[in-house]
Amino acid sequence: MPTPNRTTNEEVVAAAQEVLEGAGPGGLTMQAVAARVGVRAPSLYKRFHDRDALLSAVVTATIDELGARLEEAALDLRGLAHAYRAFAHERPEAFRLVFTPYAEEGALRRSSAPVLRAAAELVGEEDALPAARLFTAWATGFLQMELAGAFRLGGSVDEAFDYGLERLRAGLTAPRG
Amino acid sequence: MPTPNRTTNEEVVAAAQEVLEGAGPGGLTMQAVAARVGVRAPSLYKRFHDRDALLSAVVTATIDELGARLEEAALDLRGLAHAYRAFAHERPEAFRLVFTPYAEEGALRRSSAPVLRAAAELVGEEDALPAARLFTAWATGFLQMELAGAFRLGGSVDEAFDYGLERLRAGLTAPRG
DNA sequence: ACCTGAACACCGTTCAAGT
DNA sequence: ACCTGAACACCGTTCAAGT
Repeated sequence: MPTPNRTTNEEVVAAAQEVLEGAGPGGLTMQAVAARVGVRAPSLYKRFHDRDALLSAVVTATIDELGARLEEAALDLRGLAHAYRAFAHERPEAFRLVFTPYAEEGALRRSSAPVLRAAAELVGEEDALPAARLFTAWATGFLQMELAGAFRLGGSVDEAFDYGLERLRAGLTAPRG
Repeated sequence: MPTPNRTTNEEVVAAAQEVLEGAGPGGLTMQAVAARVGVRAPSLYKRFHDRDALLSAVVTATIDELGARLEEAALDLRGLAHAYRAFAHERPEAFRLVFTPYAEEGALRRSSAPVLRAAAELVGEEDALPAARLFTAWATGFLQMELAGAFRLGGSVDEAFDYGLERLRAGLTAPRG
């Protein structure tokens, strides 16, 4: 007897994102996610092979949402940097997982498009890829450190972010040595 | 009847580091660590309050070892960058945990000394702190991305690293705008 | 004093049985 | 077809009992 689905993959991923943000990666259990969508844990295995696969889907969704934010906000590297930081502050737990082996290549490529575009605008097409990687690496590392509390040593974190952004822009536009 | 200790905190941390590198964070179980030092899991609770405390000790030891490497290798930012990257390649699992909430403030401060020194050399004392943060954020983010496989999109990773390092140095020494 | 077996709670995962 | 209770393996953690 066919019975209608009681939930969807999208709903499960959304529930998992909420659990993750509320309880951290350790609190992201199959039971907690299942309870939030109104089923029992074993039902989730019909949709995702195991917890790792669900986590991977969560990270992919997060990267796509980050990419959409960057597309909206973004014209130049300054706008991208602040949109990036705002996203990390809103969704710290999810952001922490973006650059882990859970991330899928396709999602990373999609979300890198606006950064590549802004980088090409600033340094030209030939250097757009390494320039985008410089920018993304800096922003990622800065936020990782900020979220980890690595900036307790003193000084203004906001100022360090703006300083980094301006020096980085200066380096990208400086004449080649 | 007093009995001699069958292991030491240092030995436990060293064992945990080996387990971590060999089996990843998921494989770092109290049983695996205990077996490696020749005791049973419950004995570890005499030395570390819980698994999180052991993980924190592992991260602290890792940061101190990284700091020692940087002290050896390091004169300028170029030397530091390559020492940093070599360490991340040798100990990827441990490196991934350096900028997480497991890291203790003291360890982070100790290991940042050589970077601060090199940054001061390049940009002067006043800007040494934000300059060091720019450098560390870039290197951290780059390696995080490299270890996560985020550079599968094409292009040479080595070249992107050198490009980033040179543009970053150029930005730090460029005249203020 | 330190160590351990036994026990408990909790989680991931499987699967036969329900509808 | 989808869902679930029951079961199993595994892990973190506690603690009374051993030496």
